[in-house]
Amino acid sequence: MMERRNTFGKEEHLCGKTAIDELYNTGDRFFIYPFRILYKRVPKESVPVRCLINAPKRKFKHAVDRNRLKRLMREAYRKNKHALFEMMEKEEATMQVAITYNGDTIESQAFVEKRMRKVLEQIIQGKDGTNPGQRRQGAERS
RNA sequence: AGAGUAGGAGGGUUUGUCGCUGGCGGCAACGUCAGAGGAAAGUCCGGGCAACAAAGGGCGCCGCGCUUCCUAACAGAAAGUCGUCCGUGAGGGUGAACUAUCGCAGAAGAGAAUGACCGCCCGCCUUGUGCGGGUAAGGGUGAGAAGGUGGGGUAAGAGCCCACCAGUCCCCUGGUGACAGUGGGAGCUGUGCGAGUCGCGGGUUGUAAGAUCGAAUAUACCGACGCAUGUAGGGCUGCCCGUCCGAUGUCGGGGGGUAGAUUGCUUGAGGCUUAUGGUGACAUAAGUCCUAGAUUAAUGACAAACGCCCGUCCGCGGGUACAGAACUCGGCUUAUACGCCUACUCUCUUU
RNA sequence: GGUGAGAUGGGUGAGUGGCUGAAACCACCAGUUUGCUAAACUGACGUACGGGUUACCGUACCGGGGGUUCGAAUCCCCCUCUCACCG
Repeated sequence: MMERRNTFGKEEHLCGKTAIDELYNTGDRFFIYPFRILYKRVPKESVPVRCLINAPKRKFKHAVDRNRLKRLMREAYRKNKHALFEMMEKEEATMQVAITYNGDTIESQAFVEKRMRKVLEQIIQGKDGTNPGQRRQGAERS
């Protein structure tokens, strides 16, 4: 397999009001501090994964802080996304993901990146079907 | 030297790796150029621009209100005037059209504007906690009490008269003007707020305005085919005849228009330099420059070095603000580590 | 991005510049009633600082800071926070 570049261009951003509403209403969700994650499988599109990254105004009042958080998260995502990409290319489908920063303080780049790796692993495991029963129970509880 | 006042300009630089948005070139891979602020913020004012509304004028409503001046405009800026408060001072805060007419001023107080409670003076008698009248100098109340002080005058008093002082009005002088003056004249003189009057300005809503294109699904309307003796059903009628319309299906056309896309969208009352005019805000002329344009929303992450500031055991350690464009300009307000420049003030020391 | 509304005791919430520290309702506390409770009735009831032996008295506080006024919860300016509307 050829060497991959750690890009995160506009094609890979999730946008459009209807798509986002659909994801927030019907997607599966879980929490890994400091993130809240929603994800959903849809029929194949031009890219294997489309992602939305978000920081809430309720918790961070200043636009500077929100911008910084989103940049940290984008950086962590683009460096660690390849495992998920390979999986979705094999499955011939597209994954929509939304990641919201849910912490109360701004964490360091190293910490955010470590946690982002864990998030992506969790998504891959959940979709692999190795332990779907456990995951479904969790979804029903919430 | 220390403390301070006013104004002004800044508020990092370089390298490497991995990325983001836009322009240009390229079939593509990719290359190359550009990429946050003085407040981008609050949304407190004023414009441009756009849509809608609208004959013209008056009244009403809202905003502004010392003077001159600047500006596209403003509740902004510049230069001044007068009052008041703060500061030893350099300075700073705050206020200001007019008052003919009308209203209000709680509690306290006799009285808040046709003023008499105590007091003072006069008169009368029934001689006393009496009645009538005069009086705003004194007492007390209040934020404010019929301009203030002194003298004359008087029964006691009072701008009743005079001198000085404060204000108002008229004249003179100076100033474009607000206004000023050891100027001349007139006894003209309560305070605050509001209504009112005068002058100037204001149509409403905001780029999520608005314009163009436009899937999928449903479908107004039109045509063809199919069904049908033009059917079910409906209109004209009390009923029948007659006559007119005609659902449901398939295909095609088609308008409005949703998701979405494009546009509005960055060259503008633009910046910089010089000259001229002006105390100044600013204006005029010449030259020169093009400098973000996203839309679930780019301008970043990591590492290293250099600056700058603070501390220092001279090895080094710590700090490097406030804050992120969203149609766009002119202001105001608020936040801001840190030093820098100019003018000025006060205190101390030395000469 | 734009437009608008609001903040008053523990909660809800009135309040024309003047006897409003502040109405009213709920909660809390005490009492009456009851075998015990509930309901009902009666009363009391903010916080801080200072003074006083107790009873109590004084001053300040209506989101925060300035201003206007003799006097501000109320009028004006600035800041903080909360909520709503516009595709």
